[in-house]
Amino acid sequence: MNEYKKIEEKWQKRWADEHVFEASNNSEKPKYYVLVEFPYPSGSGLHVGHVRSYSALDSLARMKRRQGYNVLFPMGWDAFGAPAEQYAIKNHIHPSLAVKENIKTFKSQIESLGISFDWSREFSTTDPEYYKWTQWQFLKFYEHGMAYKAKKDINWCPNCKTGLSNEDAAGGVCERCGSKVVQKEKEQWMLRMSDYAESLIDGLKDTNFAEKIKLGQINWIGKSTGAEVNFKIKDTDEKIIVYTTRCDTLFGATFMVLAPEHPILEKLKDKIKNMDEVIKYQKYAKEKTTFERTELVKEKTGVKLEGITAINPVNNEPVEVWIGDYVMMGYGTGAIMAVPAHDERDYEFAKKYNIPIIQVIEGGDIDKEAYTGDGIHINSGFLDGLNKEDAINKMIEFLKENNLGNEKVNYRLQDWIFSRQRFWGEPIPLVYCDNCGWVPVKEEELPVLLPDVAEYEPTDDGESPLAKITDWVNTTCPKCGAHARRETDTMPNWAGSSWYFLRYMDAHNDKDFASQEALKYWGKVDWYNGGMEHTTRHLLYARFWNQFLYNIGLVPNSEPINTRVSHGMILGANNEKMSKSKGNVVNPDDIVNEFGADTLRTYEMFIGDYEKDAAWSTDSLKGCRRFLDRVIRLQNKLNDKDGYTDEVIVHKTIKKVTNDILNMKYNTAVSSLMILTGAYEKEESITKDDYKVLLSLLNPIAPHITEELNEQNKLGEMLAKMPWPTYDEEKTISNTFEIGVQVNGKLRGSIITNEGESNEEILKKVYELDNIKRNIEGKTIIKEIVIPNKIVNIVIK
RNA sequence: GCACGUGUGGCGGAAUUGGUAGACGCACUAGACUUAGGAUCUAGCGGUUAGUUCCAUGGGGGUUCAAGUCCCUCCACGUGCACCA
Repeated sequence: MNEYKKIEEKWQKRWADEHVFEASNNSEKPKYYVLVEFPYPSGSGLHVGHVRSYSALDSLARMKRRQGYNVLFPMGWDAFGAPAEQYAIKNHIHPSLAVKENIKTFKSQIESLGISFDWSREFSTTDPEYYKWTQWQFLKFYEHGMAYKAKKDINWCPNCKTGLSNEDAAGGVCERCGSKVVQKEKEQWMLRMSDYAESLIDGLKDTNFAEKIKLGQINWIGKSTGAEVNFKIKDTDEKIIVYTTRCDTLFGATFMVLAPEHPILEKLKDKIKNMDEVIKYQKYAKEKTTFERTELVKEKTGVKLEGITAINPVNNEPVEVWIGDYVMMGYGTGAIMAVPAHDERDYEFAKKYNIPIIQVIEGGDIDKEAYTGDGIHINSGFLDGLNKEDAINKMIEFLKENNLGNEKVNYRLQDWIFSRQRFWGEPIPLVYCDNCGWVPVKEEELPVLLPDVAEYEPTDDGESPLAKITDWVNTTCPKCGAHARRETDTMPNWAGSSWYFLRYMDAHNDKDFASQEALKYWGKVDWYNGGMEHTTRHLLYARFWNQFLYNIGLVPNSEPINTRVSHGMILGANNEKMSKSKGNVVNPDDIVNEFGADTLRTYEMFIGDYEKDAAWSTDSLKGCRRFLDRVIRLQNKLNDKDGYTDEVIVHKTIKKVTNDILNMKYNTAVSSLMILTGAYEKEESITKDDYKVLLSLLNPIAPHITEELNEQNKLGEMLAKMPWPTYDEEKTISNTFEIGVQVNGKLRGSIITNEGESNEEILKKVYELDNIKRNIEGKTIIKEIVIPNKIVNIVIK
């Protein structure tokens, strides 16, 4: 065991024994809530990527504590989900056992890094004491009509045998196993997340997320403003409602396209002459996965509904009606008006099936392609002569007045499919009674525990493994006492992580998910770090969940998080994502054992821009170890003097490190400490104050070795409890400057100037430089630019 | 296709927001100390030149006394969303 490791274990124990990092729920100090995403404790153990974000936020938490804040910096485990279940299936043991083991490993790994987590608030989403409240909150959704069961064509993973949310099936493949997702009709519990679309956009203004994170949220919600237009079907009472963002082109609508599964087809089936063909096409479309349907390269297909004609509401012209799989039932109304002259997709379709194309906006060459730009409207009756924006407004007025349609906002965000056909998740706490229908489990009966069995295989018919456990399924109705059956679906992995940050505020409360006092005291998460891959979905789910709790009066803020940051990945030395198969995985344990946790932490802070990916380099890591060794050696040159040997560099460094930690510029914080160390090395000897301030500033990054050096040299109390150094702005500025001297913008020399020196004095020095004399010889000086403390530029001709 | 990012030495990356480009570290070279060094110290380290000479921040153009930084344009790479009507 290396010397570093011994020291590290000593201090880890000391901090724990003295409860140094435990936050208080009633403190006079201002609060500060620092949060890192809790990990999924996988079997492969901690990744060096975890170390990066934990170290980074640890340095923030440690600094904030020393600046006088009551800091909450908790850690827990997001442990429901497929991997633990897969492991359980294979080995016929309960997933909770595997989870327990993995948590143990993860925790000891994190502890060996000396991260200042408040372990007194630790929990796992799989603890019954925790998921009781996840279930309780689900019942709140249910009580408020926000949870409902619906038969839906859902994304189905035939390999995992489970339903997936749209989010989990992005790209048409199962996020977990990569299998092709197919459509399957199933009853699913849904949360009315789409009701919150507008408020999820709106709430972003109350956050301090990075612009690109806000944008990710906005794009995912996918708001679009347009209009719904009613098209009557000739010789029937039926109408088809379409959604369009370009109602100004209505005069150019020559056909309509319905999604193949559009419900109106059923109503019109007697009138459709080619129903055989239609049914055949519907089958064809259904067999395809969403992914194949949305493949861009694919040629458009469709079937004309023979015998059906719609009427264009603005000019009463007949309009052909088609079905085509390029129209999705899940967006808008599942029907579009097609304007081939001004929409690329409609253009392609019209060309293929020889449907008339009418240009209604000037511009482009519609013999070749659709024109989608702005322009003057033509062939458009009362819109003629208007541009796009005016035409849209006028058309909406017209539609409203004539009862033909309305303005309409649409969102891509859909309701959250909340059912999973899995064993290892929170059971949905409802029972079905033949008399009473769905009935919530009584609050005092929560949590609905997962049964203790040994078979976890999902069934082929799409039921949860829980369905086979009849002892568990059979129960009595909480309302009427008759025989009833438990819901066997469980919640998605995202459920437990949607509110865990609230639980940390009052982690062991058995009366409530957290007391109102605790929720009020801690308020929002001040600083939340996580991976870029979670910035859209997890954040959206958590915000939705919290907004709902806010609306029913259970939490004090509608937005739960103030600042959100995300770290870049640590890649393998070959610049590729670390993976076992590529053999480029670095195990943090090995690094801690060989070089020490402080070295690893310092290196990962120094590795580069925190938000960007960075490749691992053991050579650079060694450089950081060398740096710490140099800091250790400095203790041999302490003298008996007081104060700082060089005030300017010390105050500058305090300022730099303080601001850099706040601004996530950890790499330059480390670099400025290296510079300070280098400056000390050049001195004959340094004072204890010099040394102490270096250790003090380095402490949030390399906490163990700095504590040890501080103690051994009797510099003062434990650094973790020592107030953070402050700087004096005036003392950060030196009173002499070496500034560059340019001639016509080209550097020709440099001079030393003093603070407050006049331009005349400066220029006098400039013209004494040989190289300046040489360069201006025989030329006319046009201008002399003197920027004090920065630069001099002589313009000549 | 749309949106957002990013392009700086051999490498990771700095640059007080328009003011001496390459901080800091790695790698490398030479030297010192040494039985030895993969320890430590000292010096050097973008290219080029006789030269503090000239050229250099993806390419081209522009604004300015001054551009890595601002504007226009093109190129390359990355990420997200994707037939969104």
